Amino acid sequence: MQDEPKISQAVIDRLPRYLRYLGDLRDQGVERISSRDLSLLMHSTASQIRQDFNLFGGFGQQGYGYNVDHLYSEIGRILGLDKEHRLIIVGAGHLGQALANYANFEKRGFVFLGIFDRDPALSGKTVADMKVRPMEELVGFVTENDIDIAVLTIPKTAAVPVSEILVNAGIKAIWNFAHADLPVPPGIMVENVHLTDSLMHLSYSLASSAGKE
Amino acid sequence: MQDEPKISQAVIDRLPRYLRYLGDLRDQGVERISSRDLSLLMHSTASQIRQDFNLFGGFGQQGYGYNVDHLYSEIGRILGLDKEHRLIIVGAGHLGQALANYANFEKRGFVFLGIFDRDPALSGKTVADMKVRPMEELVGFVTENDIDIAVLTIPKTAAVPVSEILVNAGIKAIWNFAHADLPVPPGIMVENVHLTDSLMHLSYSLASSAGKE
DNA sequence: TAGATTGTTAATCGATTAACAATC
DNA sequence: TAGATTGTTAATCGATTAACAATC
Repeated sequence: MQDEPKISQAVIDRLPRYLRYLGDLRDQGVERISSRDLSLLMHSTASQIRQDFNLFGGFGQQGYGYNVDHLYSEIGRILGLDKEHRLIIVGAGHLGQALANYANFEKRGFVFLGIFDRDPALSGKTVADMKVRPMEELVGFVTENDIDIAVLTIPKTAAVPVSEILVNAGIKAIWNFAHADLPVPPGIMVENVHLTDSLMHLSYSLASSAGKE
Repeated sequence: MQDEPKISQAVIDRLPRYLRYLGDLRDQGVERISSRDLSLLMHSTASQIRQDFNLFGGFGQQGYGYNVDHLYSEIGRILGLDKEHRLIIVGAGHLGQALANYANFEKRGFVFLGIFDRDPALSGKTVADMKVRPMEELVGFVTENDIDIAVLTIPKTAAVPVSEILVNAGIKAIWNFAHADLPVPPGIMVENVHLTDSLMHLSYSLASSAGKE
């Protein structure tokens, strides 16, 4: 890619939401949309929308607006959805199993190829058509199957050592549901989903709005 | 509470992480910590830490730093963790079941009291010691049991109508795992957990770092 | 062409960082 | 008291919004 200006976190956070609205519009048969109309729909501003899209090169046309189909696929491409991603799940507890069974990821090109657990009692059990494998097979599986993303659904105490094993095995990205910060080397991506933190956010809002009454 | 300056979203997002680090320090028997030492630990800045804490009134002491125990409980209080929160889960699929079974929420005062599903085949099944209830019982259950938070783990198509029912029933906050934006009246809090968006974030990073190589 | 709407520059706003006086 | 470290104000940085010339 060309020497793009650096894209801020805030912009990247908005991309999946753009994609969702554009997908809905496309499904409704809408062919084009102006930044203004999209801003009304998404409760954002036309200015921000144009700024955001222009960071990636400008997909619109003066006097016309944006072609929904084209914009949708461009944003999908920016988000890396044009490529297949190969995942494993580490931790076959309730959450690991729930994620394995969520079919929508597959539709977006995120393919689950294996699920692992340290508990021998789970070994051999089948989750979403995958046999649960023991941790001993982890490194070999990652290298042999060209896995790029590992999903971590294990207790926080195990998270750091397991992440180190994964990084050494050649994983490129970690989707981390464990309640811990993972110290990974530069170039390895970590996306945290801290559910407890998210829930605290709600209770903060409840507490502070109650105080205002 | 007094006329506090308005707290930005960015600050609130950092509070649960402060709480986590302070809890760990407390468990390690650390009694006090300076903003500088905490910043080194958390890879943030001392300045930001002091700014953040001072928004809520300043919990430190010059020349000493912050008392870990005291700071921990103050932040817990700010986050509303000193109160019990009463929750129901709507949608008893894999994700709903996984959340119901996650014991750590309960430790923080988030108590699950009921789980609902529109699928009659699930009715009567037991999830985390709760009988799955039919949607017909939803409104009555919310009012009778003084529920404040509803967890939405249902398909996106059902999310908006169900959220309206919940709001009418008197719910105060929605923890939304459905892939839709919920149009709720002012005063009702929505915290979105859009897992697909989070995963796209990872694939964006993978795609853009691959482009740089 | 005239009207619409983008792409882009400039102005504003807010959040982070730096600095330092207050004070334990 | 002297040293340490906060609380808080000021400076900087970055992100959002406004404005408008370019152009379809």
